[in-house]
Amino acid sequence: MKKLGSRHENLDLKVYRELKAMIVDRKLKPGDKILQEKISREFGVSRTPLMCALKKLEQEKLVRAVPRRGFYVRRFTMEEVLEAFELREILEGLAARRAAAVIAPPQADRLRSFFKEADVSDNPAGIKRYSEEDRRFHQFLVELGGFDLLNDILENYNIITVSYRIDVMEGLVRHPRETLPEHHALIEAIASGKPDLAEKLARQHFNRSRQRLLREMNQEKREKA
Amino acid sequence: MKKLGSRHENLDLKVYRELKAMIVDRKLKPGDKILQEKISREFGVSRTPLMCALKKLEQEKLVRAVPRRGFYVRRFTMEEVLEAFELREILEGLAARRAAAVIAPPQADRLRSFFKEADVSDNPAGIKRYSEEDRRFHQFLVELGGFDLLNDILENYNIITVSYRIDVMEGLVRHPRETLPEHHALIEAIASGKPDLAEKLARQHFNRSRQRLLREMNQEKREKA
DNA sequence: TTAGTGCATTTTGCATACAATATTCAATAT
DNA sequence: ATATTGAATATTGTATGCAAAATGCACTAA
Repeated sequence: MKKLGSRHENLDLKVYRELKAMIVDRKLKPGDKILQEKISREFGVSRTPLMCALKKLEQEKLVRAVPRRGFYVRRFTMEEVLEAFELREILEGLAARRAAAVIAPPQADRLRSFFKEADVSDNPAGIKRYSEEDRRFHQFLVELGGFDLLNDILENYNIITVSYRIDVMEGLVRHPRETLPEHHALIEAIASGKPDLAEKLARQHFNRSRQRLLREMNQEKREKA
Repeated sequence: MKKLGSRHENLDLKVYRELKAMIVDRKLKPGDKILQEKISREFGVSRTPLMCALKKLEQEKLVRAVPRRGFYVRRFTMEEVLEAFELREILEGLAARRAAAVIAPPQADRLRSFFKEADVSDNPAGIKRYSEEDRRFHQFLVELGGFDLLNDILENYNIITVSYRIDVMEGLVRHPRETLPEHHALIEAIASGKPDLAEKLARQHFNRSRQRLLREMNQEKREKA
C-alpha cells in the first residue's frame, strides 16, 4: 500500500501558476500593486491560498512584499539580470555536462527534435514561438541531467532572465538568427554524449547574451550622460 | 517621504525562523510529522502564519508537504547531500572569487578575525563552536561578494549540507584539524585580493568534503552487502 | 497654488470557523 | 491470533471575520 496523498492538488499551487503566468505574460506589469481582493475574486478563491501563492512568488523574486503595504510585481534592475545570467552560465553549463554524460538514445531523439523548423524571420509571432521553444528547450536540458537541486534552482531563478524587457523581444536577448546555430551545436554535443563540449557551448551561449546585455547597459549609461 | 513599510515584521517570518532553528537543532527530527495545532499553540500564534512558514520551509526542502496529510521534517538522502556539496563547490567558488576581487581593508580585517583561536581538540563543545564559526564564516564570505542572487541561493541550500547527520559531528563532514588550515589559506587568499587562488581553494575545500562523503557512502553500501 | 489635517474607506495580517478528508480504534469476522 | 469494518476523533485546506494600519479625499491654512 503506497498511494501517496497525491492526486489532490492544493489551491495555492494553481493560483501560483496562474499568477506566475500573468506576470510572465505581462498581464501584470512591473510595479503594479497586486490587489488581493480583486485577484482572489477573479480566481474564485479566498485570500488565504492567494497569500500562499504570493509568498512563493516572493521567494522566486517575481514579486516584492512590503509589510503592511502589500505585494508588487517586481521590476528587475539590469544588475540583477546580469547576475542571473552569470549564474545560469555556470549552472546550466553544469547541467549540460551532466546531460551529455547520462543521455540515452530516446532522449537524444527528443532533444534533437527541438528547433527543427525554427522561423528566424522578424515577424512577432515567429519570435514568440522561438522564445517559447527556447524556454522548453532549456527546461528539458536541465531535466536531462537528473540533478534535482540544480533543476530546482534554475526553475526558480531563470525566470528572471526571461521576464526582463519581455516587451522588446519576448524576453530574448539576442535574435533567433544568432542563437539558433548555438542551440543546434549544443543539442548535438549533448545528444552525442560529449560532456566537455556541451558545457563549453552552454556557457558560451549564456556568456554571449551576458556580454550583449553589458554592452547595452553601458550604452544606456552613455546616452544618459 | 520614503519610510518604507519596514519596521513591521510579519509573524510568519518569526515562526519560520523558530521552526527552522528547531529543525536544524534536531528538536524536530527527520521524519517527524509537524503537528500544526501543537506547534501553533506552542508559539502562541494561529495556524495561518504557521502554514506560511511551512510553505517557505518546503521550498527550502527542509520539510516535505504531502497534500491532505501534512508536513514532515525532511530526511536527506546521501545523494541529495552530495548534490548540495557539488553545487556549493561551484557557487561558493564563484563567491570567493568575487569576494577577493572586491574586498576592502576593513572587511579584510574582519575576515582575518575568523578562526583566530580555534579549538581543534575532540571535545564536543569545541566542535560545536567550530561548526558555528564555520557557518558564520561561509555566510560572511558569501556576503562579501555582494552577489545578491548567489547569496540567496546559498543561504537556502547550504543548510542541507549542514543539517545532514548533525548528530555525528555537528554537521561537519571533516574534523576541524583537517579544515582549519584550509580555512586559513582561503581567508588569506581573499583578504589579500587573489581571485583565482580564492576560487581554487574554495572549490578544493568543498571538493574534499564531497570526496569524503562519497567514500563514506561507498563504505556504507559495502557494509550492507 | 501647495501643504497639512482629520475622517472615511480600503487593505493587510492574523485568528477563527467549518467542511472535507485522514486517522484511530473498538467491534466483528476470518 | 489477523484482517476488516465503520463510527468517533483529529487534522487539513480554505473561507470568513475583524482589528490595526495604510490610503485617499475633502477641507483648511499658508
